[in-house]
Amino acid sequence: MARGVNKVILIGNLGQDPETRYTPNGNAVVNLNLATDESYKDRQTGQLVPKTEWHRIVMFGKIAEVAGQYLRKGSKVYIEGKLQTRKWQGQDGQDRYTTEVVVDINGQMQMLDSRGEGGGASQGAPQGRPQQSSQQGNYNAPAGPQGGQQGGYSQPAGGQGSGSMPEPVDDFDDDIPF
Amino acid sequence: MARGVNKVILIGNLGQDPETRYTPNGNAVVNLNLATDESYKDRQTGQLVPKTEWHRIVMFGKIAEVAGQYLRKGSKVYIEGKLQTRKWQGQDGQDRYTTEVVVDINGQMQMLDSRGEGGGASQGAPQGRPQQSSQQGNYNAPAGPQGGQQGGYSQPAGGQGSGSMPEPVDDFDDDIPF
Amino acid sequence: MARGVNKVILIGNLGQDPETRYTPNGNAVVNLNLATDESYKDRQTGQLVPKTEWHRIVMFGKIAEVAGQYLRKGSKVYIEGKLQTRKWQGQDGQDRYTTEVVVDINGQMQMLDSRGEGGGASQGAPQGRPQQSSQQGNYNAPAGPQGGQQGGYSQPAGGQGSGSMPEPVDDFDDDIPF
Amino acid sequence: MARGVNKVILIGNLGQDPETRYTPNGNAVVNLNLATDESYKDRQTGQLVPKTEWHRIVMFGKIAEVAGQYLRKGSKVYIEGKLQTRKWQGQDGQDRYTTEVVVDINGQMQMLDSRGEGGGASQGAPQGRPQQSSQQGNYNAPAGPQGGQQGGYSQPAGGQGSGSMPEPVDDFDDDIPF
DNA sequence: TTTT
DNA sequence: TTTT
Repeated sequence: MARGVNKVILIGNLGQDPETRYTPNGNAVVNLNLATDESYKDRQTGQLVPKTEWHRIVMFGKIAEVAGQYLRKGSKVYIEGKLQTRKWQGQDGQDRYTTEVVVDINGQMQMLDSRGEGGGASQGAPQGRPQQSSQQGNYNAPAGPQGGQQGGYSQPAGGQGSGSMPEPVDDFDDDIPF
Repeated sequence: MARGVNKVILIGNLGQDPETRYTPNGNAVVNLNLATDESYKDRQTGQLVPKTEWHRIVMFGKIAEVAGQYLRKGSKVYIEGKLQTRKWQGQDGQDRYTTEVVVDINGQMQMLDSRGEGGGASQGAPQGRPQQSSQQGNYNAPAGPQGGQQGGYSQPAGGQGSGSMPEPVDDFDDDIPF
Repeated sequence: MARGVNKVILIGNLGQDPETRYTPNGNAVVNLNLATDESYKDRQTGQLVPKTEWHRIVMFGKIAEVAGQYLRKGSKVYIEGKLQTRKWQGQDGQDRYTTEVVVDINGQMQMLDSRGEGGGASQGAPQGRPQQSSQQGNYNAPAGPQGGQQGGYSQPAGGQGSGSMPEPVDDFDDDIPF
Repeated sequence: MARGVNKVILIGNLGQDPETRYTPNGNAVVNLNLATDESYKDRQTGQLVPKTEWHRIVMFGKIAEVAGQYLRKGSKVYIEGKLQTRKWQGQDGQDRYTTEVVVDINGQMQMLDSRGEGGGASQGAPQGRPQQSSQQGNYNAPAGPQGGQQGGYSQPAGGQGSGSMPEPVDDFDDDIPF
């Protein structure tokens, strides 16, 4: 429940392949860097100056799984989430703050690349859901600047790649009771 | 799941008290008329001309229940939903179309009136959830232009009024699995 | 100036080529039909049922010009506008209402088709800005159900086709005073 | 012009009175801290846990002027802007990043407090547009963590307070050419 | 670091 | 009437 509105809507391209991690209980968490571009006319020169804004995205749940499997460096995507700033400790012991766009069960994601891209490989390792047995080990790594929100994550030890193109993900859109 | 984005965001005031109905299985359905105001400068006269746009809102589920209990004529509200156009038959047998903003489990509502208004009276009858026993009868009334989306609705036979100010409603925000 | 918020955000595909008209003073007005898709799980069968919602879009100004030139049947597009319902008279003399998404100077449009589509021809006639001399004649045609908002429009007598891919359009984004 | 979408929509309350500064050429720049509240059900305890997210807002132009004059600590407001992260140097010489919601000519603001609040006093000094003569001096102060985006700002030396309730601000909504 |  |  929200006493307020906190909504972010972005359309942009991934700067790299997504990074997928897993919570101890096996839930996927995906980090993205998303670029949104804007050009503006320089008042002096009259030139059109390109300007890129980079956004740090964190995805959870089913959306995260789909993003981890199907998005790749360069992918164009629509994202709806909420702003969240978390505090972490720099190596100098001082507080730092990082603002992220959190896409959870209330958020939305739409892949905007055309037909036939799909489960494209990319050079990166395939990212599937890890075996149960891999969900242990380093998930309690110290939370760094990129660190975890809800405890630590385990890196998938392996996993089977994707298959064909997925349905778009908007959690809980299905099985609505009316 | 959505292969596209269909989102409406409104802030406005109710033109009348909400109308609450119930589906055969007891789910609340609320209809609202919402006014959003805009002024523009007349090019001829330079005068600031007010212009009101009226929106037809349909709410379902828990949001509908809260809306029915706490919103009243004049209430200011934030609404997030989706556009939907439905076809109905005019008395002349011709097709008509009505476009509505549907606020369901994926939507959001925020009451924007200040503290302490709450279950304010208004002249209308209090609208609570009807007794089980009342969920029958006329819910198969013919669907008119204002008619139902998913079959017919029953009018609540009675109900106990509201109490104090509710929590805002954003379905499924609670109990998120991370 | 707005005493309220009235915002629509859509991502979908055009059902046909855009229709471009011109106001007496030469401003472009474009009409689009936009489909947004959604699937939902049928409660009975458990089947995934596709559902398409059609939206009537009206664009003005610079955005309209770009849309008229570069969008085609099937194009995927992001649109931000506002809801507006206008009244018109049916042939039976009765009032009818049509709700549209108006994309004007405060709106936004983003073409989401990948690289290299651009000024693609389509089978339709090329749609450029008409000669001054063509901005007369039938612009006072009676406003029908698809009729004009602000007076009538003239159909472009001719025009030169498009060129290469345009910059995206977000009116007034340029030359911002800071 | 934007090759992408970068949009933030917030409804929340000010944590303090707005801070107004002015650019060398006299344009208002306002900083706000805005709280959006959300509650979630704790999985362990089942308790409803309140959670507040703080957002740093920067406003420019006419919107900034209105915000500086009429918003006060506690004011409830709707804001539409874009995400922007700027880099600054910590005292230790290291890079830091601050993410802000920028509300410029493409953004929107709506005051959501009920009627008759208006230019309410608050304990802070009234913040009006400074005299021309005051637009000099320290506007080249070193940019700190709260520092300027486009050069430095001058603090208003004084200014006359507000008057009555203003029209809401949505720049360029007026004088639209149709 | 992405896209056009 | 579009898309996947």
